[in-house]
Amino acid sequence: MPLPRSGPVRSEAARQAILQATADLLAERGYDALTIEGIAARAQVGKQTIYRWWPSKGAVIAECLLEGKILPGRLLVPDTGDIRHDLSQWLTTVFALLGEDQGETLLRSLVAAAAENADTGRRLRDSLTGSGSVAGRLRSAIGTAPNLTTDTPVDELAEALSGAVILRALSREPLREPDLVRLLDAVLGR
Amino acid sequence: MPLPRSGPVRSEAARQAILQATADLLAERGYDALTIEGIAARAQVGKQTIYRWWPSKGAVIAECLLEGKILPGRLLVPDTGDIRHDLSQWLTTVFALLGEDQGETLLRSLVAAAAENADTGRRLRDSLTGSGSVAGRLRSAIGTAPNLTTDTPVDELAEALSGAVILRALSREPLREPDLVRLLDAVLGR
Amino acid sequence: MPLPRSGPVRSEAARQAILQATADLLAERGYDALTIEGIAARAQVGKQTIYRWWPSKGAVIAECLLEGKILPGRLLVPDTGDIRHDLSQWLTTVFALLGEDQGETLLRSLVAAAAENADTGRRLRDSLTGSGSVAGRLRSAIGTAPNLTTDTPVDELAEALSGAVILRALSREPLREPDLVRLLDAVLGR
Amino acid sequence: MPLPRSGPVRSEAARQAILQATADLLAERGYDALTIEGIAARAQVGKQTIYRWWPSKGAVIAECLLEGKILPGRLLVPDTGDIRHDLSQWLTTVFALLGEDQGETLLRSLVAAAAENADTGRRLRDSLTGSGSVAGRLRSAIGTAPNLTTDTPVDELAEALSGAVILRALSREPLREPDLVRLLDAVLGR
DNA sequence: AATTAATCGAGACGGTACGTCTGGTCTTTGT
DNA sequence: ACAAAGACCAGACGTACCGTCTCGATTAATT
Repeated sequence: MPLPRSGPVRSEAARQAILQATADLLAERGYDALTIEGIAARAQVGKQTIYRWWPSKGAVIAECLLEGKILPGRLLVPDTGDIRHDLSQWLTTVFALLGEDQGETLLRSLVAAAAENADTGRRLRDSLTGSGSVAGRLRSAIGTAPNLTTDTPVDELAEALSGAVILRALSREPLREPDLVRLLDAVLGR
Repeated sequence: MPLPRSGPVRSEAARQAILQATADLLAERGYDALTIEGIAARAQVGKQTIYRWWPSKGAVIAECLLEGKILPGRLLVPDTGDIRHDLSQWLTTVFALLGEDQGETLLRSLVAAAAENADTGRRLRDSLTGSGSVAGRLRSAIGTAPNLTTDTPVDELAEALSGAVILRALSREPLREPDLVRLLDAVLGR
Repeated sequence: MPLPRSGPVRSEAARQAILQATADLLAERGYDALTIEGIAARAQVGKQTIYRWWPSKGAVIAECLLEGKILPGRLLVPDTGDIRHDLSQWLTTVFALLGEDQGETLLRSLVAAAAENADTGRRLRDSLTGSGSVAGRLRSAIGTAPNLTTDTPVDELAEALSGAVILRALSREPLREPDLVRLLDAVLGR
Repeated sequence: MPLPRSGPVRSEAARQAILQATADLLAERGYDALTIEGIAARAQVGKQTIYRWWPSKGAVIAECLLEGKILPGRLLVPDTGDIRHDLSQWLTTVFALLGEDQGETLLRSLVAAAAENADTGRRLRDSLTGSGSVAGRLRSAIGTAPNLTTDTPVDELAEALSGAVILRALSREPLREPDLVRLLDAVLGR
């Protein structure tokens, strides 16, 4: 039984303002330029209100990720029935996002955040390979492609695909059309 | 004992001391606790001596990587002729290293450094997938496994494998024996 | 005619707890370490209960002074008939109080409070020179000493004596026996 | 033999800027509105440069006092040969200063600073009663007034006079002409 | 009795300043 | 010329309090 408490409750408005400010600044300036003071100023919020509810800026980012404030719905893998086409589409989308001014920064910022904060790491992985994303799409495609049978390790497949994307982002090498095809060949077979 | 100095040429002793101190501190405390001041203090070196030769701490890490001060030789993929066994061995080694006290921190630190510094990113990719490592071993194995033919995209394969490792490290999920097998299944086929 | 009012009246228990907590903390930690939050916590009282009734911490201190919660009765000047002896006694008592662990802090805290709060300043002056204290004793001694005639400016005399005490306290110089005699000589003549 | 040291020496320009900014802000806004951040901003100086050389804002004020940045020369007691007239003049000047917009604040600010910082307390006392001021003037007047003989305790006399001034300032009561005469009567005799 | 309104303890809120730490630059002294 | 040492300006860190506001419970006087 929770202790009966009086007094004001947590302000949802402040919470939203903080998450939004964090997402915006992360996209605009990148992870290492992201400061608690900056978030507080942008969100019109006292610093203590951030420290009261989150232990670190990594934790704030993790919650942004959870709330979908950072990686939007366009990361969902489409489902046209043709798994190769769908993944190709997804990869194109992801790298188009990376190609944008802010997108370039964004994924690397997330990786940096994930490297420093365990929770962010787990959530980033979920966002990329989770049921609503690559792994889910692969699972639904079992049987539609010769290499995708019931005993195909789809989770690991998704992991490998997403990991390749991250490695590309870290090495700053663009993923061009032919590379994309080869990557799918490598992971799905030909 | 102070470093011996030898007039107006660049001091190799200072350079080595800086690289070693950086590598040590990175392994001991992690990327975000790594400071230029800390490096200078540990290396018994003036801060300016670091700023004179490197533009950022990311660049110092990149050079550490290049000099092999960080990722040691044990990351080389063994070559017994059995590519599946060799890669399994390599993955085991990498994750054993991650399991260690300092290793846990190390890869993530490298990823964090890579996320913030382009040069480090490229070098990290080279270290993992470069000719001396996974990609090279895969290339040399062409023909020895049914899925590895001359037109297999080995670079992308290596990328996917290494990427999966990074994603595991970021999500703090251990890579156990069965996962490992499934990952190889996913990438090499069965 | 008073405005018709409903609801509970001011809690005397809360008021007393606040004044007592203030006096205690002032003696224990000194003026600059005295905070409204500290008082509220010590008195088991909500902050608003303080802000509802007092405009500032200076005002709380002033009321403590008025209620005798801070400067106790031992500051009363004794009356043995011998004015010189009585004042000497009083000065000794005051400086003995300063010598104590908490007393050292106390007078300076009062001075600090007086410097920031007009009301406290006036009350401090009244406590030291007011009718129940030095000025009163001097007035009652008119005629018993050659320098104390009906046209002696006793208020100013009391002010000078008390002021000297404050200045000594501010300069952290102890008032030893010979100094004490000289001070009385200076003020009362010889 | 002092340790041989390399590196830059303390910047006198920064020191002067800090002292001047402190004195200005103290006169303009008063003691409790005086902040280290405010001083640093006004002096165009990093906060650390203040903390490197002074332990507290009280210590900065004490050094301002020592350098004459706060209490200017007009506090010197004039010397016309007539001690009563000179002291009357001095008291008038001091209270005129208190009557000014900034002066009102200044003495109380000094008292507040003195209450919190031992060094400031000692220096304030020296400024008021020291050899260059009231005590010195009294000493030089020995023999020119009936009450001022060689065995008059001039230091205590000066202390009583200055203390009375401080007490007046704390109680916010103006020192008018008749009070002034009575005060001198009380201290110098009639 | 039911209603009304002010009080109470508690504590979240937007802020300011604290004292510390680090970044990157610049200056001094020594080799 | 280069290296060490370290002072400089700048600004973020995480903490402590400020004074205001909000909450639910309690408590009198007014209906």
